Amino acid sequence: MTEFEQLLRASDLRVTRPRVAVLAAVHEHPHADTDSIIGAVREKLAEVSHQAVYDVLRALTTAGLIRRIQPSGSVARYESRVGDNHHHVICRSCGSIADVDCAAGEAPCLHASDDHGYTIDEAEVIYWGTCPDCSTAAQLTH
Amino acid sequence: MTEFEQLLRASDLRVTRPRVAVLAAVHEHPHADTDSIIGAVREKLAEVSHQAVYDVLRALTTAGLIRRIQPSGSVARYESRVGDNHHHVICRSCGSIADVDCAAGEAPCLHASDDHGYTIDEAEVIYWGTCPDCSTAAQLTH
DNA sequence: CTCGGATCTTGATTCATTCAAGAAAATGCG
DNA sequence: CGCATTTTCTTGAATGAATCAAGATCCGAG
Repeated sequence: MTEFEQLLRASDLRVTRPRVAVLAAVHEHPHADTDSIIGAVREKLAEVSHQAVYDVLRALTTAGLIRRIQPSGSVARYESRVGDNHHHVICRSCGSIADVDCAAGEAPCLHASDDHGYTIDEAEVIYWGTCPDCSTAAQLTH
Repeated sequence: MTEFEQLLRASDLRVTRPRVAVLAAVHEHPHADTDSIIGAVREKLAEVSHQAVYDVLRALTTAGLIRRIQPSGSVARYESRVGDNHHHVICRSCGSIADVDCAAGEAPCLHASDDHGYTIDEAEVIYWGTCPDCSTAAQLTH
């Protein structure tokens, strides 16, 4: 509780119950989509509007307290691991997401072979594949 | 013309005028979104339904003739460069996209530090930053 | 040329997300 | 502590990319 309040205050964000609840929900459900977060928030704090959750998610993302990811074909998802330059593996079959530490360390990961004059501040990597469960399921079917 | 027909036939796809037109449009407008593609297609072939374009884009993507990319906060975009394992730089300010060859070559690019048991078949990299034009514009403002 | 199945047209629908206006709540100050 | 100011939340509607559905049309094998 107090931990989340401190995070909010440190970012100059007003501390409100919806914000604390959303922040807690994102911490407890990594990679959850907005709808799941709304559900999780309402378990602790009934009657929070979906609009409030959208607003809070945007505010927290802008402040850098959470990160928004949106893989192709998916709705927006959020996670609380920020600032550690990690990436994601996503299962093409079931959509499950797992964290992957950056193999290249920090700086090299930002290096593009030819940046076309762009000033690059982040490299986002998504590994696409099949998760263990879906691999097993596929083999059983054959 | 014939080139696109051949591509379609090689993938066991029926050759129709909407398909040839969409394939040409994607080749001529890299990173275009669906709406732009619909516009480009209709310049050559008036009265093509948007539904047809959606269907064709999906068929071409499934066949591997084009690639679909969908950066966070953007609608789906398509490009004709496939199979060469290249990546993208995207401007946070104006949304412009440029191609970047994979710095790591081919195989290493697919290597994750810990794959969590996932079978990885593709590594998608998006470099986020500011394009030359927007960088210049920002300096002039200061 | 003809048939069957794939593809396209037309029109409606879904659903994540955003917009808008007013009510409620949080912070700073007296 | 209590008020004023500003932000944040609620309610309700709107947007827009993408999908669904049913029937017409077209492609290509035989």
